[in-house]
Amino acid sequence: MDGPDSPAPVSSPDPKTRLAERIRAAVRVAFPSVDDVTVELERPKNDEHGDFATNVALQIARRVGRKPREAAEAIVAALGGHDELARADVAGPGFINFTLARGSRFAVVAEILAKGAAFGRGEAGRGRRILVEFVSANPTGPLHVGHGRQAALGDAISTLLEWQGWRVAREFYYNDAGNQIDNLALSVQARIREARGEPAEMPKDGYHGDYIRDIAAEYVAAGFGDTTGSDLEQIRRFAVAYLRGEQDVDLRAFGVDFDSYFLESSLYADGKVQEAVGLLRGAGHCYEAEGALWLRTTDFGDDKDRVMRKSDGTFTYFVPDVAYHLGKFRRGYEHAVNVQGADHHSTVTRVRAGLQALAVGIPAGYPDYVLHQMVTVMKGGEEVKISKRAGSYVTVRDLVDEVGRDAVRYFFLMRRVDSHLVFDIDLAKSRSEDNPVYYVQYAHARLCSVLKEWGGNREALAAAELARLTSPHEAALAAKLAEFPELLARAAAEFAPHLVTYYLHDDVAARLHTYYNAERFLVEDEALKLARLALVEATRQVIANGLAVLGVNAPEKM
RNA sequence: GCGCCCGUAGCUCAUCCGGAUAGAGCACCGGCCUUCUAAGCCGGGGGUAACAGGUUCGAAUCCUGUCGGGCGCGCCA
Repeated sequence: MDGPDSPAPVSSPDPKTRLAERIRAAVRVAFPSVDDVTVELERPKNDEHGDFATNVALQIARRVGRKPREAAEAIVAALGGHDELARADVAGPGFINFTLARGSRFAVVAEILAKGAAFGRGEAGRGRRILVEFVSANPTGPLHVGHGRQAALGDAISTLLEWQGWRVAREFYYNDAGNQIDNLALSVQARIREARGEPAEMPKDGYHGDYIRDIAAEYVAAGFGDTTGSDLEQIRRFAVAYLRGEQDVDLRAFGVDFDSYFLESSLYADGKVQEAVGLLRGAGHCYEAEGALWLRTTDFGDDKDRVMRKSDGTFTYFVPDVAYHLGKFRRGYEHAVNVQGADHHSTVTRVRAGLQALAVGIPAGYPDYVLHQMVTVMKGGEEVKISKRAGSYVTVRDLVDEVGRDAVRYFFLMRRVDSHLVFDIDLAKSRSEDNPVYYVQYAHARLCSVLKEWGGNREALAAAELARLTSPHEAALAAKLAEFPELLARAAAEFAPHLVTYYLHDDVAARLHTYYNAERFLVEDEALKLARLALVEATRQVIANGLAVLGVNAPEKM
């Protein structure tokens, strides 16, 4: 993010940066004894408080022995004439509010028209590589709503990072080894035998969903020569491949593309698990007890030590997890983000502890985690219980089929990740005005319609006299458009796509609709019309860019 | 019992690295379509930000405690 301490080139076109620099200078003049204060410029929530505000006078008042408002007055006096300020007012307990001159305020419109689909991009990533792991569903069933939230989040976070100049890789990790896969194979086997009218028993941790019967039927139909279900290894391979294929279809329908799929089983095949064990033993954090091999993760902040190799000789999932993340680091990803459900939060400390125990120079906070709270699905006014065991299921495919991809994505991104998400299928399906995604998409469609009605060449807008814009609606809208780059920078830094949904809905679309209802754009006065259309096009572009970040379509008509 | 997250309008939720009068949508009441899309706009009612302390010029925001809810605490993943 652009901090107030970032060096500002004298020729910087950014009014905020220039303004902050001048305030710092004014503070030095007014209060020479204060040389270490941070001048923070914020965008006031209230439009009446101007374009920027600083609380610097409140911060230093005590140190300089003045009342906050007096200190503020002294700073304003020291600012002297300022070509890009229309006003600098002392307000409230001692804030200094700045209102930009019209020329500066609408300069952002020209900037947006010039940058187009690139407006809002930042440099924070500086071309560094980062791996975003998300969904990572086990191939033991269809993708459920929790995976849907992860898919929407992971993809949007990846795009946000790309917009900040990171080189992002999206990765899906399959836990295709271990007991659960055995249970899957046994469950399918039981359904095959059941279909043949033979006595069959589901494993006690078996999967009871209807999809298991589908797999069984497909398996028999595939005609491998094993129609009796005796070849368990072949069933296992078939079931995993089948479910991976199904998950793939779902993800495509959701519009998510992964750069890579990583299989847990490959860590065993390639000796990575053994290698990790060797490194951990070599680093001296392992011990044998009760017939098992343990890692002393308590040395690294865990609340208890963890078993690496069970007494039956197989490894716990913890070891391949460590091996996998070591691999991420070695593949050149010095930054990594894992998007997971909060029910996995106990693995965070564990994986990080394991990586530290390797003693190969992986940074302490590696990897970053985005843990989202659970998703509840409501239908017909009742909660739909999600249980693989019971076979009751709400899948990503159900949601996309019923509600549409755009609405599903937007709904999943609207809530803070820390917040429990209630997905009301009836509400989302209703396609009524209740649905906030339409509000934003509608704003975009309206603007497209205006531009189409005008019918002129968009290049002509570059010559618009923006000084013709005088309405308060226009000022408010332009001020919000100017915030877009910093909004995206913050959303990326905090892995918080929901900030973008609220920005588009409350800040941009709402102001646009108000403006639309208050003023006509296609007026007789050519110069005024052109200026308004320039603002229209700039607004349309920002909405389109914001929706693109969220992975939501920006329709030209609705 | 221990760890993480949450508690804000009737409902669903924003705001949270401390700032000005806590904001939206839904629901409710009243207005606005011969004019660029009324899936919209304008106005109105609705709040002890769970509770109690603390830090601060200033707390929904930070700290402590209590209560309530979710999730996790396996040689499952």
